Amino acid sequence: MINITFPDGNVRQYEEGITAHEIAMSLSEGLARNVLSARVNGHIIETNRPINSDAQIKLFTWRDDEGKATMWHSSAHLMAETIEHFYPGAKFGIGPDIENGFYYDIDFGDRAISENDFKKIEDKMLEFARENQTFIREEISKAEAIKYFTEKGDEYKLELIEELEDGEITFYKSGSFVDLCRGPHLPDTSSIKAVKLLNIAGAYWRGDENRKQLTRIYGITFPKKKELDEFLVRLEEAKKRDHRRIGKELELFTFSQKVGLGLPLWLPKGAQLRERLENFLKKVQVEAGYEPVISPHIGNVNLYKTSGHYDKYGEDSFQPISTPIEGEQFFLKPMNCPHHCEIYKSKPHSYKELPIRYAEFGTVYRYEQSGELHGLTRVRGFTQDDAHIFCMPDQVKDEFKGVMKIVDKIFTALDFEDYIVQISLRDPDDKQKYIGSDENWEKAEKAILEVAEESGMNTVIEYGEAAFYGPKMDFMVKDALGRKWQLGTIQVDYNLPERFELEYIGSDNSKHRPVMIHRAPFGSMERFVAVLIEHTAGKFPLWLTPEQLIILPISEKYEKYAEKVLNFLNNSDLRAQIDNRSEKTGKKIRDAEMKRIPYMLIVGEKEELDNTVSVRKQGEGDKGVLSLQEFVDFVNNEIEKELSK
RNA sequence: GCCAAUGUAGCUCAGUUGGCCAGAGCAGCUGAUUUGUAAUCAGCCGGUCGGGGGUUCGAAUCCCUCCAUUGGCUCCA
Repeated sequence: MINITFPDGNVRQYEEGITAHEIAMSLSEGLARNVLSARVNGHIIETNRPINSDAQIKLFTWRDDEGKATMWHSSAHLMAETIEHFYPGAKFGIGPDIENGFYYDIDFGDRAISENDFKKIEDKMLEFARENQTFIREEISKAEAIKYFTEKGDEYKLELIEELEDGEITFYKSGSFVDLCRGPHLPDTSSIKAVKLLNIAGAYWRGDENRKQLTRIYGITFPKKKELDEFLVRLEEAKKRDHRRIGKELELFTFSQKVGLGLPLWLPKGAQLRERLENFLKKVQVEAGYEPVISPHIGNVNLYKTSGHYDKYGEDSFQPISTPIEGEQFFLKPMNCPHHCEIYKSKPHSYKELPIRYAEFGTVYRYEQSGELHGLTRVRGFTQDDAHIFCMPDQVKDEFKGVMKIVDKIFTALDFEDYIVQISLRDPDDKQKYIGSDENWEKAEKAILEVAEESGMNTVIEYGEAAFYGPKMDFMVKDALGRKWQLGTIQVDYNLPERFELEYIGSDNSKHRPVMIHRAPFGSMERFVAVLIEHTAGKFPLWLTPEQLIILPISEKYEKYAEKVLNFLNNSDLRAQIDNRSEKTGKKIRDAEMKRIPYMLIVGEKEELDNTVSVRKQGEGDKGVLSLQEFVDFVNNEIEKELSK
């Protein structure tokens, strides 16, 4: 007998060799039907693998992320089996489960596949699924594995096998499909009841753009048809929050091919919104001891040679601007830091002045690859809410913490609760990608890790994601479709001060090198506004929204009173307009609702008589009648609450 | 940059296997209507069907090419 410990601490005894499925069965038949995989002593395994010793167990169903992962991983195999059925000779790369479903990278040879082929693949997948194909696990020697895929002619699997140790290789067979795979898998395909292939894309083998591009097919499966339908509805809903769509609807920004790719044009309402965000941050920064500076949009090529950016990005940038003077070249500035370094250098500094914090909403231009452009989130001209802090080495931690506080303040004020703090460090295997000494890198990385540790924040460490001049801490937020975007960023930099030979005079009366911290809490105004739109679906907080209020007179007769209300509101620093079109009230309300104007004030005979307004809140409906002063107090109170979060 | 799909009025979309002057709704304009909590009615304006080339008696529809957009990949100072 063996002892099986459940997550609640309960221990039960079973015969040696019992499976997770049988354990589930001993608890309840329903559970047994739904259990997809299990974690046994830290390893996730199939529900039909025998357990031979005492174990901690947790059973996973569709409700658990682990259960979904098992389902989707098995679904990737099912899709591969189906594709092999329709396209014999197709070669397979990797086919993992992902956050929402799974994909498989496939080399179709000369054959082309398109979304038109999805239907027949989906239908066949369901057909195979209904056959209740079992997943059979087989431990196999490296030699045999190589033999199998050599005969099959799949060089991708062979490459993967090459990197594996003999003795740790397993195959999984389901239906006619055999795959190199670590598992785990579903016991069989019976729980796959709904299938949807989502899209098709090119993906470089092993993520290397110098290698062959395979065809990646994304899909998702569900244990119930109803869940697939709900998923598709959610997807549609998410698309409605797309910032490109709402940006157009609410007239916030636009693009023009004549102006150029990836160069956003801010429309009046968008500009207003952005300016309000900028002012919000400016105020916070003044309180935190930042000083505004302003630098030009271009810089001499020597500036970027000194900073090291020229060597790194010169060829992939907007090309230099020449002048009538032979050999003189300027670059559109791709970042503000070199300029700020020169500002720092404009005079000698004493340790008593540090830290110095230069802030600038600096517009920068980067020649992003055409395929990378994406609405406002990835553009070629954008404005960073940039600042550079020059401080003594022992001030780094405190300054870093100060910046984290600002990021937190902004994210809190705008209800970005769900963000990931990513610490991006150097790729330890490829140090040549980076400039600066090992010693400085180690210092900088250590500083960030310590601050993160002390802050108690949940952080994710990514190796190889650092900037080429230093490690960073990024604040990542997801858009409506779950894509992650980097917003805020804080970067410790020991390299630029070196390159620009920045100095301060210490208390010992000798010269020392300051440390530089780059930081941008929003990241860029463009990207931040984009993500904000997707989070709020265009329903911005009252303090921020371009049009706070709209006055809707019932008919022409009340236009005079509407004017009076407007004056009253304007005098109270509220942004209001009157809709005096000769439309019915229902129509005016509908239009205001769609423009996401937070409050509608309906005025007619009653209101005029009593000096009141009838208040309707966007998305909520009629809120009753208030006097003008009551309403203004109410709204101002709401704004104050928003800003003091 | 790469793979795939898409591109018809300001916006959202119809346009059957190539065949009469390319359609609708919304928006806009004009007029009527004077309206009480999510769409009043009528008329009008608006398109070299992404650009260019080709096949054909005839192309929005078929082919080539360029451009742009979308979804991914790679990249992201």
